[in-house]
Amino acid sequence: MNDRKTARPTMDDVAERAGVSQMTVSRVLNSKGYISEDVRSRVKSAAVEIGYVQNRLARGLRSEQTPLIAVALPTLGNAVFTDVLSGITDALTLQGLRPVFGVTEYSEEREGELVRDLLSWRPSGIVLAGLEHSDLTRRAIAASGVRVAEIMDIDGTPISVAFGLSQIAAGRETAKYMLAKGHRRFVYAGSHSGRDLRAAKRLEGFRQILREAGATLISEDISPEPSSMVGGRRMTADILARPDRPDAIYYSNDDLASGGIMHCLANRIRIPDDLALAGFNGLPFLDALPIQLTTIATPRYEIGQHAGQFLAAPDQNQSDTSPRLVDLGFELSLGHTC
Amino acid sequence: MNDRKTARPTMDDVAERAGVSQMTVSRVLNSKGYISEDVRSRVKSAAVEIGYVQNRLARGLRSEQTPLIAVALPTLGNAVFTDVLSGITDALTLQGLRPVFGVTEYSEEREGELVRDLLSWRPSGIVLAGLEHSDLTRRAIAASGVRVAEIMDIDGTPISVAFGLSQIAAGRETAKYMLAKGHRRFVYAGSHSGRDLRAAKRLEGFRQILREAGATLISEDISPEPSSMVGGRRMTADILARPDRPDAIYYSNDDLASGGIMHCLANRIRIPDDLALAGFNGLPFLDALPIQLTTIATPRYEIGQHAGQFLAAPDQNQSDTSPRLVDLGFELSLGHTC
DNA sequence: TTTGAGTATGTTTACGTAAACATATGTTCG
DNA sequence: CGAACATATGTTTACGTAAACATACTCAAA
Repeated sequence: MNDRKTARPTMDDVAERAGVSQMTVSRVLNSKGYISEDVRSRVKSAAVEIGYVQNRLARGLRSEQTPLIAVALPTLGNAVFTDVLSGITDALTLQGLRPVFGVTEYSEEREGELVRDLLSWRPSGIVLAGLEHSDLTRRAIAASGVRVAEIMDIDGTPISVAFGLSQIAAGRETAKYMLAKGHRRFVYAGSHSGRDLRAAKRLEGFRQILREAGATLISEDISPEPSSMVGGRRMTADILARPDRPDAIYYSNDDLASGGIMHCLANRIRIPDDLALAGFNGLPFLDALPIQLTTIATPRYEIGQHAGQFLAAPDQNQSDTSPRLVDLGFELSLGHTC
Repeated sequence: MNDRKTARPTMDDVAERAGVSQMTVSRVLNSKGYISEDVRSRVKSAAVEIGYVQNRLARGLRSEQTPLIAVALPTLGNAVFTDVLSGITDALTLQGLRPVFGVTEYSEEREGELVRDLLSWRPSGIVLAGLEHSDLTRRAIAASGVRVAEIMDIDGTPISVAFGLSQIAAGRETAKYMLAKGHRRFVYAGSHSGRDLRAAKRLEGFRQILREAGATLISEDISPEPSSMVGGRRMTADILARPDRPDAIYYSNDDLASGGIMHCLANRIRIPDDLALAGFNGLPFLDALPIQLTTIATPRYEIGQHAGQFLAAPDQNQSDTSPRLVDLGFELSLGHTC
């Protein structure tokens, strides 16, 4: 037997208690229209007394808008995206918005399903990672009319506005620096079966510069697993065990690269004389390494923050529909591994 | 002029196209009740053709339940909670649920506001960090009738079910080990102005054992800032600069402790002979340190996962309302710093 | 003194969905 | 062969809110 007949209190209950109409309660709680001071206080205390909690489902349904921002990220297992999510969350919170999120696991198909699901909450905006999306995703978003912010990558054409950095340029920059340091024979070490399209773009830029310089990219090793320090260590061991040994390895990120450092330290391989290493991201844990890794520092939190601010901002100029790329830059972080 | 007269398609639109009633569309899309194969396929293709996306606000309003789980965490700036969130998300996703979350910044008051706000989405469950909550928070949750999972801490009485580990026991265990290693004069280094109640409990357990052993806790240093490696390094420098030097420091977490290691390495302070250090959490980045930190490894992802699974599970035995503590344990991770 | 604007409230309705309650056509079984 | 039941669909209604549209009363300007 359901002994809890008393459903959760509604505006009608508050109204009754305060001796006003439901609409007046709505006005008080949303600070909309004219309300006398007397009524306002009566309503407010009535609401507190009976423990009224507004029903955002009803509100969203009626007003046809919600304070939600959908966020679709590849994974939460990577500090990169938790940093981004943190930036988004902080920016949204300041404006009274809330993120609803899900993970795509680096799959375009899953992204599509996720986006459809997230859109069913009728969010007022959506954040996507990268610039590559399936046609279905694009159509669903266009049909929904939500504002879109794409993040991380700016090498391509955004749906609306993209906040990030040029991954290709980052790859180029790394290659240039390593070449300048005299390294000539390279191996690339990646992960995630290469599904990380940003990493692929960095590799593309890296290759470009090597080609121009006539340097050798001996091989591109791509592990099917997600990136990790142990994975990087194992990959490095494998690479160095092969006959055609490189004098430098370009890793798709810091996790793999730091694993490489561990391998070298454990095997008395001199860095950078015997082997040079470079990573990507500039994660804070690198400070813990006995050798400072040469890497690219990226503004992850800021990217999230900008995306959040953009989506939170009032719909100022609807006319400005032209796609826009916002370059938040990166910085080559000189370490002692090249 | 608003040229987009065509609102987002509803079930009525799908129904019209498929030549059935709106209710039949609802039945097809939710696989509820009897539907002929012919109608089913007609409805499904009609839905796809016009790009129908269900409105979860309306659905939630009418059915009085949502596939949402509210999550209130202290911060996203700490890997501990992103690990937890990752576990929660994975567990929920498997059951078709979605997290909506917000951060409390370690403030009971903010937690209260956040909980009220999250409850306005009428989630079917809520995850809270720790066992300490304001009366307002407790009342709001009780009134809403949502299921609750508390996480991280099991030293106390949960509202319903708590998943975590005994923070007091973790502090004790650390103290015992350090004492066994011959250290006698301790300093505690904490952060966040001590607002992290789990850290406070660890300290409590730590103190207990020292007292029993007659060892000295010279001081408890608590920084107002969030914990970080640089912060830990600075705190360590300060502690060692004072006349009354300890031979061991117990840090509230790994971030601070690894900063301590950095300070020692940079200043040729021998570990553990000149100074012993212990942390808490067992974060993966510790593997990057040149010296393995002695710490407590915690099952963060698993804690999130369990909480998610619990809240996602069908409401099996409502009768079982008795508070329950689920100890997911911890492990003393022996390093070379004690 | 009428008029119009500002102030303060109430009434009706619609948002899109699913629960509850019909209705109708087989099928099966006593 | 009619009652009982499974199958397949439709109609009405309510979820809680806010937009749209009243309705009054006050006060200052015309």
